[in-house]
Amino acid sequence: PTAVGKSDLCLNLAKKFQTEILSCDSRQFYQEMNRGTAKPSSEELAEIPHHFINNLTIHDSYDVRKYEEEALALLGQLFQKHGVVILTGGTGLFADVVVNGMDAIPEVAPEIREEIIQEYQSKGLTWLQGAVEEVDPEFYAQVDRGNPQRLMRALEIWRGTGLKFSSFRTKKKIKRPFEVIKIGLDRPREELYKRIDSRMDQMLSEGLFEEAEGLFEKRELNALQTLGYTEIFDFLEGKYDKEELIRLLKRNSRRYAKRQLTWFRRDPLIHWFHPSEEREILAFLANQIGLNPPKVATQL
RNA sequence: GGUGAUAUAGCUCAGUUGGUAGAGCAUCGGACUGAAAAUCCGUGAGUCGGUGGUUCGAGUCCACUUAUCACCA
Repeated sequence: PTAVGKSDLCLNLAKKFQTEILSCDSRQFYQEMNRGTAKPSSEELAEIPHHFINNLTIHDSYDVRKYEEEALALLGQLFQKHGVVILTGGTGLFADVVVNGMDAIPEVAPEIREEIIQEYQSKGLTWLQGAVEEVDPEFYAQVDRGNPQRLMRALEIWRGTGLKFSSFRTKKKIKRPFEVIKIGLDRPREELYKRIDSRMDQMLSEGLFEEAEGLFEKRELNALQTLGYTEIFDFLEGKYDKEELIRLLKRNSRRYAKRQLTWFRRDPLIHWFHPSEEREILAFLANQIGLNPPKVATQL
């Protein structure tokens, strides 16, 4: 989860293994978003090569599939130089796609999605539900019906391909040409929340508010539909006062961490550690990879 | 010391003419296949400050009591 202490640990691991880091954090991609995304510092970035940080502009349109392609291509190169590469970040879906792949679903013209969004906004959720039920009853039976994004996705596939969204969803895992060892980091809830709260204070004192203010005109962009930024945009529109703003920033960050944990907890292959257990993590990794554990451990 | 007010869910409070309790916030759990820091679904909990009384029945009325706050000395 966010603020648990991923960056520090991964930096140390990367040094031990003399390798590079791939980020799978869907907001650290963007060059314009710095204060609110907890990117590694420029010193840290200089120390160890990081990928997928500052690789996009907020004006770029990007999605998981593109990330999958780029990450796999990059991994192909990195594995020629390194035996081990570190992938780290809190965007569960993106990490999952690198590890397990994703069903091949044809690309759909962006105009179709635009059109569906417009239609949904004027006709409402009931219309959307009816439309999906009609074209893809199998998917409709499984989907969370209150979730417009899911419903619109199914509809855009239907309109773009003439085939049911459910017909593409095999959920088969793709075998990658590398092995994956999953490490999960967690802390007692109270401890995590304290870190989240104080990190938000720190972000604000380092200029998050000013950064968001500067991006206000562009707030409709997808990249800026982001925790930490949207709350400030709403404040700037006069929806609440400063005290409430800070309360919401912290609360929503806590909720985000909870959602992340829900996502990761369901993966039985994750080995969980407290971030302070660096020695144990190294020993565990060395053992999994087949190195001599004591040798690695003594280098601490 | 005197007078008055308040005491109900973790917090702020509501509770109509007495029929064993609710709302917001917080919390907690879950979903997730091309928007994912997004989007959505669900949730528990209170010996109504304490004791006694009136009543078929009291958070609601009465007495005493404890705590807090305000004002007056």
